Amino acid sequence: MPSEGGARSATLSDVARRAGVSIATASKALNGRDDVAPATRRRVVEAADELSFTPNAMARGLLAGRTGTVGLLTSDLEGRFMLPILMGAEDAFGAGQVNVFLCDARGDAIREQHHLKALLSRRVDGIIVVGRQTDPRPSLGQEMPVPVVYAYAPSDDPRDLSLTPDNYAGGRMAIEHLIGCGRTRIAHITGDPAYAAAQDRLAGARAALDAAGLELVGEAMFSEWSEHWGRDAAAMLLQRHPDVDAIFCGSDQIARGVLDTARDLGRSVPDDLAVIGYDNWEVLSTNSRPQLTSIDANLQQLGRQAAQRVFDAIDGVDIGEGTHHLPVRLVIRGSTIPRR
Amino acid sequence: MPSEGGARSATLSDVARRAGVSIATASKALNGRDDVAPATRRRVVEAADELSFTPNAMARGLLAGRTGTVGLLTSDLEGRFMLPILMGAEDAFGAGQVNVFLCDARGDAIREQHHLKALLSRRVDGIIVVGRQTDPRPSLGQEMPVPVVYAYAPSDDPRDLSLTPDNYAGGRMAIEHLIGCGRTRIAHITGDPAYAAAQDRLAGARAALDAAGLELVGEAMFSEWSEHWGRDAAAMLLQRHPDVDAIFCGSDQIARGVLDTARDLGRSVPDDLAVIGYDNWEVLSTNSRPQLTSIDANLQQLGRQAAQRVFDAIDGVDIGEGTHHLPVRLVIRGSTIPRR
DNA sequence: CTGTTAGCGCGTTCAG
DNA sequence: CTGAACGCGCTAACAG
Repeated sequence: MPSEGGARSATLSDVARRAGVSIATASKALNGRDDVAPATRRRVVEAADELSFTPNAMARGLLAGRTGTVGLLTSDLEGRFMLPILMGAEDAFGAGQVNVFLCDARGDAIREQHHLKALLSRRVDGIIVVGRQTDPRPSLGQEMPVPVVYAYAPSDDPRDLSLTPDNYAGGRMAIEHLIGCGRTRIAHITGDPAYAAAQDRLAGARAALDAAGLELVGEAMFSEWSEHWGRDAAAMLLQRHPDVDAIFCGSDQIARGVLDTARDLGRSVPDDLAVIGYDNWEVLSTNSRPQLTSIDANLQQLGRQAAQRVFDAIDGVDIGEGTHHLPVRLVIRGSTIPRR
Repeated sequence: MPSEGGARSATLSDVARRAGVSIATASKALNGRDDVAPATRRRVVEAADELSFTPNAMARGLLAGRTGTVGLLTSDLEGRFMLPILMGAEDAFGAGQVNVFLCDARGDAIREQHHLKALLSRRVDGIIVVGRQTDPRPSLGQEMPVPVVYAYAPSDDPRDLSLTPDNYAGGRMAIEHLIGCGRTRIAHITGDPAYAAAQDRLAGARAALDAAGLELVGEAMFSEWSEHWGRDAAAMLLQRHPDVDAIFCGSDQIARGVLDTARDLGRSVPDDLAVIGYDNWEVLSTNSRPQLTSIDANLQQLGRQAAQRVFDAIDGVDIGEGTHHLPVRLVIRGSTIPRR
């Protein structure tokens, strides 16, 4: 019978009895209140140790009105963007005294409602809602008994607080980098046009091109966020516009495909053709030849900030509202800058 | 002040007062006990609805002695293997009435101890410990007040129950498939030799080769689990042993590198050279040219099973002990079988 | 300094 | 059928 060795956890009254004091005294002794004799405290602490006493957080929470837990409501754990956010949040909370309830709704609204109910019944002190895309998602409503922060996917209600990466700035940043590298004939291969991410990045890219008096070479190419599409699109592009000198890709996966085709067609990267990806998914971006310059959305930081906001809200601080677009950053590697 | 609209959650006594009954009656009405008049029940349910009453799970748990929560203690969320396991477990639990506390120890023993304490103080009904490698990890000990199941990384104490993928069988399966494809000159490129996974897979491979009266071409090549190493190793291998007709790779990343080099050197896959990966990481395995045959460890299922074991243990069922090696499966794609 | 008392929100006896 | 009373484990007021 594995993992059943220990008896049921000791209670405070067990400790008190063993130390020969009252329950209240034991409580004070263990919680570091200063109105208890040193000798008594030692006895109590010893007894607690011997029984490996662990205070019951539920009983404590019942009194305090706070549970020291928050809910992390994700719509789809599978998504690559979920994990860093989740890590950031878990990290920020774990450092304090709060624990995280993880709920995966699997993209199903019913299940989400179910999980939400469960979280509320567990009296979480706050909730972070993490969506899988940057498209706005339905708000949980304004009648929540606890603070809610939306991460990655913003809420569609501006009265909610949402934290989402700044894809527009990312698109701009990518183009500005390419221009800074002396490129002027820039094309764009990206994913599903139904994604706000695709549109926002493109808009940012257009803005940067405009500002430099340039235009995209050909139309922006939309399809899916895959390496295969990157390969096919690049082949089409390079045939129709052999004179492009840079390609801004909507994802690292697409960029990997583009690199592949460039190699097949004998185009040298970055000298002859610069390629920039998006997401900075290191498994892909650091293992390509050459390594991939990319835009990093700082997702872990986003998760951390979401956690911090929830913290603040719990402490009664006004955390504001609206959708905040968090800064992204450029990670430069060999696909845009020749290594010396 | 977003997400603060609702007042504090209603309590059962609020509901009772509004319905004009006693707390006890309200409780019975809401919990479907049959000793309450239909009319009364309706009044109570209505009142509960209007106040959007949600029972306090803590108070309930205090009485029941069970919390309906389990702890998921991971050593490193970043790991690719964590996520499917976590999903499987969350899935299995989410279907029932239990919620999951997620704790990431970041590979730090101190932090793990800290989180463990937190979980126990929250009186989780059970714990799943998920490690990032298949090498045995230190046991949490036999004195746990709740059942513990180890997933992926087995415990080093045979009295614990551990669920881990069968890497030996995976290695065997890979080789048997290659032999089944008519290959006889098989080489092995894998990752860090310090990983049990690398050793176990190799052992399984050797067993399968033995059984067929074959030997590995050259020595097994160890280094890191990266695409770069796959490329470099393949180049060395193909130069030294141009006659190899198949390569068993210790990971899909390595296999991607191998495919890359094969293409550079004009070796056609799978006709001239069959390549098989490991992990079935779909982003990599389905986006290569040709797509990658691989071994899938069924991690999501592993997570689900771990959850099921914890469930059983909570219900008092004896879940056994020892390290169980769960079956893996072969996923055949174009890198070993020519598409017709 | 220590012990007694009173709840936190709920489910469960057991009398009415 | 309904309600009053008790207790889950703990902390915060008070008394002693």
